[in-house]
Amino acid sequence: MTVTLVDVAARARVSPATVSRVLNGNYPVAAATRERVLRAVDELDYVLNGPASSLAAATSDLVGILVNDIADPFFGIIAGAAQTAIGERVTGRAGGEKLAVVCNTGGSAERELTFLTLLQRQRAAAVILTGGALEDPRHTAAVSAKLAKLAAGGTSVVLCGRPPLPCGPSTVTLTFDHRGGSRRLTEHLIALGHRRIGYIAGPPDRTTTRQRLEGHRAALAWAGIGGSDVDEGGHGTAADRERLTVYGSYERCSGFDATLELLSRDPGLTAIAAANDTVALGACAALREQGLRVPEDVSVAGFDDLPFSADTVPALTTVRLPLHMAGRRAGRLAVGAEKPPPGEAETIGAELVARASTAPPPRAV
Amino acid sequence: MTVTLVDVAARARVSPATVSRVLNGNYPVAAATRERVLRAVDELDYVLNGPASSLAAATSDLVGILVNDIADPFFGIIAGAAQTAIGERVTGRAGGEKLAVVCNTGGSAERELTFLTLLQRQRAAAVILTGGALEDPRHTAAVSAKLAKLAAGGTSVVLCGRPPLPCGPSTVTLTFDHRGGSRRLTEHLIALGHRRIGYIAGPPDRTTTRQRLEGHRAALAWAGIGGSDVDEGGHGTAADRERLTVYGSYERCSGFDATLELLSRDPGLTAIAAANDTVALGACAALREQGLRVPEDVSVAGFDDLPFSADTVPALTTVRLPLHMAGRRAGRLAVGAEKPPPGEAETIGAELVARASTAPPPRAV
DNA sequence: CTGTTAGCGCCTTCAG
DNA sequence: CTGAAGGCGCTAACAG
Repeated sequence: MTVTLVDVAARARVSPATVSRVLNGNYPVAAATRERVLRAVDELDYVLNGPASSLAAATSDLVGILVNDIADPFFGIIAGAAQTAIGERVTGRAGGEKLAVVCNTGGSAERELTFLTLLQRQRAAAVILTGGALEDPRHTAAVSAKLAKLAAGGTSVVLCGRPPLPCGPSTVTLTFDHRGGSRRLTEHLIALGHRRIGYIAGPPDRTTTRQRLEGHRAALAWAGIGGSDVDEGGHGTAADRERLTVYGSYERCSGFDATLELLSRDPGLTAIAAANDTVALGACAALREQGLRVPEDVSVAGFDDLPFSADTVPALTTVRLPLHMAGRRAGRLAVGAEKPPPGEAETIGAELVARASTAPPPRAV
Repeated sequence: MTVTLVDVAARARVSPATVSRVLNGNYPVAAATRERVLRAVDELDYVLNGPASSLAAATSDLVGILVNDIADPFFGIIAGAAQTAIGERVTGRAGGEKLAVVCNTGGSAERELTFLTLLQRQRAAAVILTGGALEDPRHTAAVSAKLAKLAAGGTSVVLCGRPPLPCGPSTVTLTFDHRGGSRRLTEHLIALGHRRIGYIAGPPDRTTTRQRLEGHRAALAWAGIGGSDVDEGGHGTAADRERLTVYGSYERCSGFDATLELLSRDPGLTAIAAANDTVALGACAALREQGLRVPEDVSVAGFDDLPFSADTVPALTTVRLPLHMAGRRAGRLAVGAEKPPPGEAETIGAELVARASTAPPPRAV
């Protein structure tokens, strides 16, 4: 019924082994023979049976890219770049074709593990985990264990946008400097004269959330704002610091709701730093709805510098993450097209992009 | 080295077949036996060999979702919804786990075909093609042929967001009413009093582009604007109609550049309809750069109603496509969780959402 | 309900 | 450079 390698061999008057060799291009075959085989393949419209070849060879050409939210351009950009990098792998002919594939975990620990298992079942050639990781110790341990097994089974593992994990070697990591970027952003706000700065954090148990928040607080502390338990000149105490932080998701509505909450907690705040650009947009919307102007009344800043951020009104001040580049490198690392950085880990810088959504507070201190 | 089903069978003191049966849950097994097997699986930390089982069963649990641009939320939303729908398939226990996976074609015909072949190799359980299709006859034929083969091989094919293809049955289609939505949008513009309306189209050879453009022009023609070859009262001729259409990509920069081009072709235009929301955003940016206000000087409208569109300033008038719902249904259709619509094709409505970016022209006619 | 028996289609030594 | 043979790990009839 379905045409197999044996049929092709028969038509080309060679042995199955020879057909296999020309298809995989990993073994010397006479040019004339190859021609004949290729013609037969074409005439018979033969397609390799993936499972069979994976079974026999004990490897597959599947590369899994795990993302937390596929509808978020942050992940879309990384995944797209990675997939492209993997697809363009220089291959003389066919054979090296990798099937790069993205898996949407939706931020669920369970689904992350499920996908990892499914990928393990498929004997994936590589897996790339992108974006912030869940910080639950149980889950971290489970993921580490799973990745260790994957690695032991020959799949290369690369982490992109999350901190390194303690799981054997052959796990390359590309981290973003969330902390540094966030810190520079808040410093920018402080330099403008802001003292009462609201912070809209992401989901509480994500590495990205924590690191960005840490950077923010480091900047506050350094400036003597909300960094200690005593009021240092009306700039807020540690209690204020907590009061001015609201956690949410990485979605637009979170920014909207959190802003309303922040405003109710402190109607006098003059700036809001958001977990990411999307959330910042939601914050702007809420502010406008309250009759407040951005940036005249309240400054707003985002994070990531997604493509739309330059076009919002006012243009969004944010922190640029080289998402495309990171994704591309992750992809190349995964297929071994690029050699890993020393120490198998590298931190990618995050650069402040000051635009129009931040300005001095109404009544500069 | 690696633990196999035989090892599990030995440890559980049953035959390999029994282990297979409990793992697949598709055959009655005594509760006690199942317990024992499950325990053995756990103790041995066994994971099924996907390729082997796919080979033996001649099917796999891979579902491919093809998208034109993974960084575009339009696709992200559809793909995410589909993947979720596929993942949540009601399954008593394990076994029914499908690996839904998204493949980014980048709008390239070649990569689309490549992915289809790769998926065919894997004996994918289903493939979902999303978004506009390329209209090149050669490519259309190639895709049709490929899909026919896929279908013949048992993988179910569903089209989401593109017109039905002439290729055998078992190819369910969910189309969007781009034409109708676009028409209503332009009618809205006309009703506001606009007569000189610029149109920023998507890539020239995409079904979505064509259908949206057709709707736009149908509205113009109906209103007697640019619909004939003679000037009917200063409202523009067919030549004007062409002159006021610029093609581009579905990206932000395309909207920016096209707007500049439109403005140079007709500085007197009072409205711009864009291929999608992202492009509309770029158009707004270009307009502002030229010192023009939206909507006071020029009205702007998008298409899709992506999440950010409600939050832009001014809020974007657009056409809402139920992306999430469509993706979800496509996913369910793909795994047979929902029965196909009569005729195996259904058109999903597109609703006008009038917001603040459109208003009467400066000097109403 | 459970065990036995054959392959599924391909890759990979090993000879020639 | 090419052919022959064995087995990758699992599932699917059949019997029992």
